[in-house]
Amino acid sequence: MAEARHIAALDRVLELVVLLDKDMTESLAKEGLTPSRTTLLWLLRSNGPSTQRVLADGLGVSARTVTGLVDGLEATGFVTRQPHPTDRRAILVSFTERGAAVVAAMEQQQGGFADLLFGGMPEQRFECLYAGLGEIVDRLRAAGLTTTPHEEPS
Amino acid sequence: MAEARHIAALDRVLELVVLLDKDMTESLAKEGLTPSRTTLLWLLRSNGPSTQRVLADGLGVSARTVTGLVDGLEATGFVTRQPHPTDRRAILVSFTERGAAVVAAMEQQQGGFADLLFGGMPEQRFECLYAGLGEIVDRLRAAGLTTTPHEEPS
DNA sequence: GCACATAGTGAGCATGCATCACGATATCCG
DNA sequence: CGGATATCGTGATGCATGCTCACTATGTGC
Repeated sequence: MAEARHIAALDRVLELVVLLDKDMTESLAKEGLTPSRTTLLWLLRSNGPSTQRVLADGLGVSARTVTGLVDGLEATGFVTRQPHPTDRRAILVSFTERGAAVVAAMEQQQGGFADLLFGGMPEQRFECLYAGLGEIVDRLRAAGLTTTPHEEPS
Repeated sequence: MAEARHIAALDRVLELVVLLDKDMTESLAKEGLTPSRTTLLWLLRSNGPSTQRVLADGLGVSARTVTGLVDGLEATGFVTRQPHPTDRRAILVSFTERGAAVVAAMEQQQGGFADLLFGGMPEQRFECLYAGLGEIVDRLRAAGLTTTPHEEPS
């Protein structure tokens, strides 16, 4: 039922996904950061010091995975583990100075990326693109909520 | 230098990447297909029977990786290996009936996805979104070409 | 015909992610 | 208070993906 031009648009989106994935991964690979570790740092920037549980939920991965990621980030001196002040089961992960510095660099880089994608774009086109992106993100989010019942007809 | 609204737009794009990645992966995980294997099948659909070398270049991975992927797809009966008619070093990978069937199902699914994202969108908005996507994909591709010299200042 | 390039594979390694089992706490409720 | 239960982090283990290096078998060019 899908119209051909919708398929073509989807192809563009998918290509965007591929390119962006590659480009972001590459530019962040410096500093000894792997993609997941980078995502964790980014999340930590938004949330402030967090327990590993919170990080796991935020990243959409298992708690066990976060243990490994934090292990790595701790080894390279980007974050520290501290006991949670009120919950002795939990651990608070927070930035070291070095971690904060690298996140600042990442913000810088993100700005450069935004410029690359949108810099100098005519006002009208940007507005329309921005609105369109918002719409498809909303549609995806709405659809995602109903995708949960994973039925498997053999 | 980056304007705040450009950053906001980039955030939308990144969220799109995350959501799409998750959604596509989930819907394709059925049938015992992993993401890479799925991508390989998709490439095979575009290219027709191909040598593993061609698949490796198309996927952007090493030849060795393709060996493993084809191993898996062959084991589950989606593709077959056949000797190349003129080059005895090479192997031609092509669909089995089952492989062709699953790719047809994937096309169906892709159509559904395109509908989800763009179905019923006002003509004008769609056009503008489509053009905007094209532009940022082009910009990314252009930028990607110059990213090759990977320097690593210690 | 010999040097060199290319196709595919075995071996071995790293990362990212999952589940299962488990110890240490926290919390709830009788 | 005290036991059942839930939650936080982690050890063990396994799978998927991807890499490099070394190697065989084959094509190609001079």
